[in-house]
Amino acid sequence: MLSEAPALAVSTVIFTLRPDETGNMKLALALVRRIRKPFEGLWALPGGPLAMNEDLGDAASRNLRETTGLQPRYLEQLYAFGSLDRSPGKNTKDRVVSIVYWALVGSDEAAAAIKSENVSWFWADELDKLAFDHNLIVEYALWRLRNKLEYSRLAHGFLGERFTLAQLREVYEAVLGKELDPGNFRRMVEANGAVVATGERLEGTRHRPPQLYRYDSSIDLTDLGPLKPSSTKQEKKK
Amino acid sequence: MLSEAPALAVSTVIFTLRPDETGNMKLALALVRRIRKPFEGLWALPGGPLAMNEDLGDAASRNLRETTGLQPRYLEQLYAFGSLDRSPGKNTKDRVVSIVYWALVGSDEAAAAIKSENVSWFWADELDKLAFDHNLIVEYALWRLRNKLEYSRLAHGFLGERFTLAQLREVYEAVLGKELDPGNFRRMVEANGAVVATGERLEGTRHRPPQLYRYDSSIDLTDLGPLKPSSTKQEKKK
DNA sequence: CTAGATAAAGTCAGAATGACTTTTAGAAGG
DNA sequence: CCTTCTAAAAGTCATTCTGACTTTATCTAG
Repeated sequence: MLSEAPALAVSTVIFTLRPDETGNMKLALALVRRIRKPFEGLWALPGGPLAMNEDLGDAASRNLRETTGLQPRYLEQLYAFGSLDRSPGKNTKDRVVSIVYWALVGSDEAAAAIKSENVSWFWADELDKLAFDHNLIVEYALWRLRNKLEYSRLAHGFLGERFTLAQLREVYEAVLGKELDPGNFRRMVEANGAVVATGERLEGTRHRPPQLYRYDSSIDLTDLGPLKPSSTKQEKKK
Repeated sequence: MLSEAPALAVSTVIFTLRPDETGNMKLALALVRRIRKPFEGLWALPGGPLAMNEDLGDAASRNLRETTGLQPRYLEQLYAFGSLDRSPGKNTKDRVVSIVYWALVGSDEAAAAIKSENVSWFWADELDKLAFDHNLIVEYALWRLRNKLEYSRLAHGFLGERFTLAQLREVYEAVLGKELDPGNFRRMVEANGAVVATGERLEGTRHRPPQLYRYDSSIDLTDLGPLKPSSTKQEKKK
């Protein structure tokens, strides 16, 4: 009677933006080193079994908090992976179905994140072989990030409360991996209306001071359709 | 030790197009009546536990076959639903996480589908209260169908091997719930290239004979990104 | 006061889109 | 054979969207 059903786990792809050696923002993700078989020693996505009384999104948030000490600024379900050949063992007794979430954390906060022998950030486009099917999962997460996520969510996910259009554009360029025309980018942002000018300006630059914008959450809640983002609710501390 | 983890199930939202009393195509979906508590007597999405050695997509295909006797022409994972309050019972022991797929079946085949006291088609926009959170699931499936699915997949999912542009447009109009300009629709289809003219014509109409088109599968495999549609593989009979 | 830098606004051509008109190829019926 | 009816198929036109580019404005540094 025992283990008649596949086990259920929740994993999370945690993205952030970090400056590389030359100061350019690059996409990075958090991985943990496996300390047991199978794939002992290889890097893997953080995750674990789903607790009996825990929402799926809450489990993903917990993953995030336990491995990096951070709170997600954006969290969304990615996909459920359940192929028979995910784990290398011959017997299907070990079969695990993973419901994978992906999260964005602010690049300023990410700098203060937990980092250890067994938890580290990796550049998203320079990954070695990961444990299980996690390379495929990351590939899919990257694809979704680049193709299915509008810039306003990226803004909210990676940047702070207020930001300049240049910063927002830099985020977008880092994710898409190509340069964008500043003028056209401004036109698009202003037309869409999901980020709004605050009237304040960023002082101290060595050029004309740019205006500060902020994310207007009342606008673009229109990508999950009828699915309310219940899992992004604040986790009340104690 | 027993039932320390939530149970895992796979359910399927099965869409087809059927003509209503006036002959117009309308979107319908297959539901089964529950014959046990909770929600005994209410209608629900077909589904069941995931077998130990069964791929997720295969389980969805099996749902489909067992309830309607049909093969899916399109099958895609929709979402994993796992809220704590999905089942009404007070004790969390009964908790079930459902990985939901959605499928399209051809409207000609759907007419020959199994239909019984406990299995039936319902108009997608006239549903009563369903069991569990299945109203929400259907709502989300409908939203995805209308917003995230390009017409070429709809064509392939609902129509036969060959079809006229008028039929394709009718499918599109039924799904979107609004009329489309025939000329503009033609222009869009021809520009996109996912369906191609066969050179043959449909004879026997009382007007200029329309050309027959077919779906070109080599084109638009570009919506799931790195996820190959492995679950749509042919099920070899015996 | 000038140079350097980026913000911010403006220009322009080509592509895509929606509403609409015209022409064509069949069937049906006198 | 000829007219009528119907939908296919092709074409028109104005508007919007997009990418590439130019011009002007406003700050700091020296």
